[in-house]
Amino acid sequence: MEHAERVLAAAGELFYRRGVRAVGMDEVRAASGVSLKRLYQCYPSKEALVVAYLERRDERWMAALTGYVAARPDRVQAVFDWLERWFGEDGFRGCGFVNAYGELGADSAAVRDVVRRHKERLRGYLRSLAAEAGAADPELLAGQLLVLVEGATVTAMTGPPEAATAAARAAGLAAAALTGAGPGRAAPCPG
Amino acid sequence: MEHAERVLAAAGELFYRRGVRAVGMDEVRAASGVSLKRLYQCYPSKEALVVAYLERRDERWMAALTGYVAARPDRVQAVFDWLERWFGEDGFRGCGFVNAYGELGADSAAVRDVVRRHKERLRGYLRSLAAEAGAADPELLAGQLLVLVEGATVTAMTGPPEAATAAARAAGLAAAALTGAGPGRAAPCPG
DNA sequence: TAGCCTAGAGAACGACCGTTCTCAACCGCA
DNA sequence: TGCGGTTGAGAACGGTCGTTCTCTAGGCTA
Repeated sequence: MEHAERVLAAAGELFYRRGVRAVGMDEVRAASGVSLKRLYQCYPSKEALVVAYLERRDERWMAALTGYVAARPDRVQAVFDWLERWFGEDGFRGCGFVNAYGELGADSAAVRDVVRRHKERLRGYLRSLAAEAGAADPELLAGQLLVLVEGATVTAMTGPPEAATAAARAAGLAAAALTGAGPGRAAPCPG
Repeated sequence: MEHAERVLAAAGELFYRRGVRAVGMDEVRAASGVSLKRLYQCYPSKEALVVAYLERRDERWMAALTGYVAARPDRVQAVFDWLERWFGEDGFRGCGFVNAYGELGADSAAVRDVVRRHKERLRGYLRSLAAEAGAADPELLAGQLLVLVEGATVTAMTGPPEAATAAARAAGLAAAALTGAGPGRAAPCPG
């Protein structure tokens, strides 16, 4: 529906930039241009809107990542190249799922579940990249890559802008070492 | 002062467990047993109380980490051993600084600054461990260890309990590979 | 034109927020 | 016993929250 999409676009922008609790439904109404009545017809509660926001973000974020990575030869490295670009975008404010979980995870089971689904989806994707790279233990490497992705994102969020690039690169170098060295990078065991 | 400490203890527990915005000043009053008037004498605003909470958390968290690590032979590995213990504690809910930043960082410069100070302190400590371990580039290794610590913490928070242990171990193994293999761990380049 | 349904604008509602104020009870001291 | 100063309990204040309700205007069918 036309209206639901406009609501979701406005809510997504506001929730990500300022946090869920900091944004009221009336602000979503004003930003979307949809009346409050219709807004509640599309999403019967704020929690439902937050869940829809996260589900939409999951789809778009994963699509952007996988789309970028698919076209690159060294796919594990491409993940961290993509992160570096993301960190540099205007309005970058870390992982929307982690932020939502920190705000609401203790209160809302629905939010907790959608965050976990997203993280499991990301882990599964990294597992496929690990297997493709010929890892001896793709499950372990996927877990390590997930830790690197999360850690780089948090570090990029909390630090000053120049730290964001450094975090992505440090994580990329670590990933290269763990996967057995990407092309053009220093091998972990020279000689 | 006696009262300020009781307020801070109650606020710290509540803010960490449920999030800053989810806890009202009246709840802090009730949990601390300090009257609202005195509470505002000790901390003239909620923001001041939040900053004090984070500063106290910085001191205690860093002291717990460094105290544990100092007594161990392999200090880099000890960081991740300590993380694993922390993740298993009752009421573990990720990094209080990251959560506070996600909730308030966009609104409160004071919160943003205290979070950054804490993360810089942690980075500096990891740099000293990296240098002690004989890293070729301690600054880079410190950045990588910071990414691993942050990533393990986020992964432990968002995932189910059993994932927390796995995240700490995966990060520890990654750290061992990056530092050139800790004792008793598999070397990254067998043979 | 008349009647009916829908939808939008925004007022209203009860709850709760951070913060301040009131007021009675209590303190050490004469 | 009387008294100024301090305290604690909690009411009060203005504001905002999520949600619901009212009321009006406008577009359909006849």
